[in-house]
Amino acid sequence: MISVQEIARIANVSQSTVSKVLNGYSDVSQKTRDKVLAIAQQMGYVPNAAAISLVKNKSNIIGVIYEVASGFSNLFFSSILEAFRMEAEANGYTLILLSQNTTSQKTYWMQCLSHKIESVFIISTRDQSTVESELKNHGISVLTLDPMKESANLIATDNIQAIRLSLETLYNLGHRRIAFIQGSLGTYIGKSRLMGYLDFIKEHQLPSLYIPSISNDSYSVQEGYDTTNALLDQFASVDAIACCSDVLALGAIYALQDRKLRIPEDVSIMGFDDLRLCEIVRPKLSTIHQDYHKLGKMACENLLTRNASTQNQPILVAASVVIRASTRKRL
Amino acid sequence: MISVQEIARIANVSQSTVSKVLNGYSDVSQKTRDKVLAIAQQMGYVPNAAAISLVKNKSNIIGVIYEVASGFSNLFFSSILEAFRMEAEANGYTLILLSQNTTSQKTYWMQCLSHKIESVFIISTRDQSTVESELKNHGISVLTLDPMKESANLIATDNIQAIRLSLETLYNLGHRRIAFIQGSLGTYIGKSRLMGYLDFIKEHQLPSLYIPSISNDSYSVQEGYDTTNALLDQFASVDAIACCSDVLALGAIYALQDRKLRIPEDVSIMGFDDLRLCEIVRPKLSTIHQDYHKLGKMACENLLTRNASTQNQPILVAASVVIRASTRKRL
DNA sequence: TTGAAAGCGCTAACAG
DNA sequence: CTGTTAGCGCTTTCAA
Repeated sequence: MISVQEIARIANVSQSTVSKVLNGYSDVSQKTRDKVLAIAQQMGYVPNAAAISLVKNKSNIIGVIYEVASGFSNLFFSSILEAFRMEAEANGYTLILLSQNTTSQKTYWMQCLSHKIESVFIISTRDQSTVESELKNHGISVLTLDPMKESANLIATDNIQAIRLSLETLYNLGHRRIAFIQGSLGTYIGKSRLMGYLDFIKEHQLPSLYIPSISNDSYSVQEGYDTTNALLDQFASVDAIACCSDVLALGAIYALQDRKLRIPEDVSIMGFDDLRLCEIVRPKLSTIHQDYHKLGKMACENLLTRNASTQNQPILVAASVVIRASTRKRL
Repeated sequence: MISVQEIARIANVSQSTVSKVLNGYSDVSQKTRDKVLAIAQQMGYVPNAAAISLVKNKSNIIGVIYEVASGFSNLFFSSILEAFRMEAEANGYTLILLSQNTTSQKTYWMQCLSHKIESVFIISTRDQSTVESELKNHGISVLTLDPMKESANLIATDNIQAIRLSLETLYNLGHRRIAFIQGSLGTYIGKSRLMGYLDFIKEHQLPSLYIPSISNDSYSVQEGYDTTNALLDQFASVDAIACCSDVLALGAIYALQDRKLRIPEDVSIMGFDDLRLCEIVRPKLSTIHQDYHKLGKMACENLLTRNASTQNQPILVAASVVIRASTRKRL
């Protein structure tokens, strides 16, 4: 690999001149500039990232924490990561996948300090409780996607708006007895969505068709199935069901099918997430689409302008509705 | 952040002594060692990765190409990446997510040269055709997961063994008229699996129940549905169907259901991939499980011992069978 | 408009 | 066992 020094020697100029050309400084004659650029191009010059990082004390690297979590979420994590990566690249940043093994001694923050990483995007992590604060304590900016608890450093879909969208869709189809299958009530997401439901039915003076004592912590098919049965047992009739996830919705579909209820003729169903799942179930699932691209892009934009020490705002991204075959006008 | 120089000053020793202690060299007295280590520990010393990279001309960074591809495969990519990351960390390596935008000028290989990356793991990429050779031309070792074409630098499930396992399972359940739903015949994976089927039926003198003219290039539900209908139209009776993917198998399930055939009473079905899907369809899908953990781990182990210039062998990982509810003994 | 020189934090001969 | 010295590739004053 060729170095700045080499180019300087060949061009018969000093190292500093080459450096200036390469960095686009203006105080270099056009002639010199052209000569240097030509040589660099021709010799296939590639800057040494380590040398630059060392002298600038800055690496242009963003850390990403992306551990496999359980559940289906991996599907959209990769889309978010993709959008994040594109935005990072557009801003001249490279992504490092942080890794904190129990056997090795390296913690996330050590890797950050070692690589001069100032910002970390937490997509998913097993041990959410301490990671964020540990990083912040070392002066590192953090943004967490869909955290368990509310935080100033979160980025997420605007869950209240999103669930309202789901309910509005059903409402506008003429449904009035709209049941709700909540997610985990121990999480920020789950609580927000429930709040959205409660707000909505209150506003529109609809009956409250949900069972407060249930918390569907794993968002599983079985939970969706059981909750649906409980709803149908407890409430005389149900026009539609709004679910907190597509997987819960699938459980609802199975429960309805087992009771010989037709979807959407008898009951309309709305999912939430817009997983690939929606396209392959029968009937295809109407759902709430989270804007994965925007989530990733905004996460990056925001992280780069964030300051670890100042007060930050959570970032909420609007969702949209996708109508497929599991919903229809009330007869 | 504290530096080696600082520690040296405080400990009243030279920089090189500190360096030796930190790097575990033996030619340092226990006393000095203890003193230095204590200070480093207490002052929270973290080595500067850039400085080390610069002086050693080696970064201990592995590149990963992980772009969102279409299809369901994203589901297990993250598991493989996870295993890969753990193994990398155990060997003292960090992962960089390579990114090659059309707008920016930075190519994959430039990023590698810049960061002194010697090895790249290609999990998924949009433009598979040129990436591998471009990297290799720059002296970078490459390993590609499930490439489109056969190559010395591939890592994949042993597809022939895997599909044989699927067929053996059905055979041992007493099925003899075993149909096959192939995948894309334009890819290495698709061709291997078909070969596995042809070998097996020849060996066991079974009828060939597959339609050579079909290539299911997108591994979609619809393709599975259509192929199943074609099979049932063309062949008098079918005991079982071995599919090249879980999604194709789902299409087969729908087709059978629409023809009022029961699964597994009338027809047994084997999927391939062991996606989460298998657990949530009705009936739950028996399938071939790819060893994602081993794929990721071996990819890393192997990549680190690979040499870009020498001849390398493809890596094939054995699959296993998972029995759920879509298969049963022939009556 | 150009160049000389210093130095980022670290390692690696080599000499003592 | 310990220290001196040079230098990795680059940027950045500062002087010319």
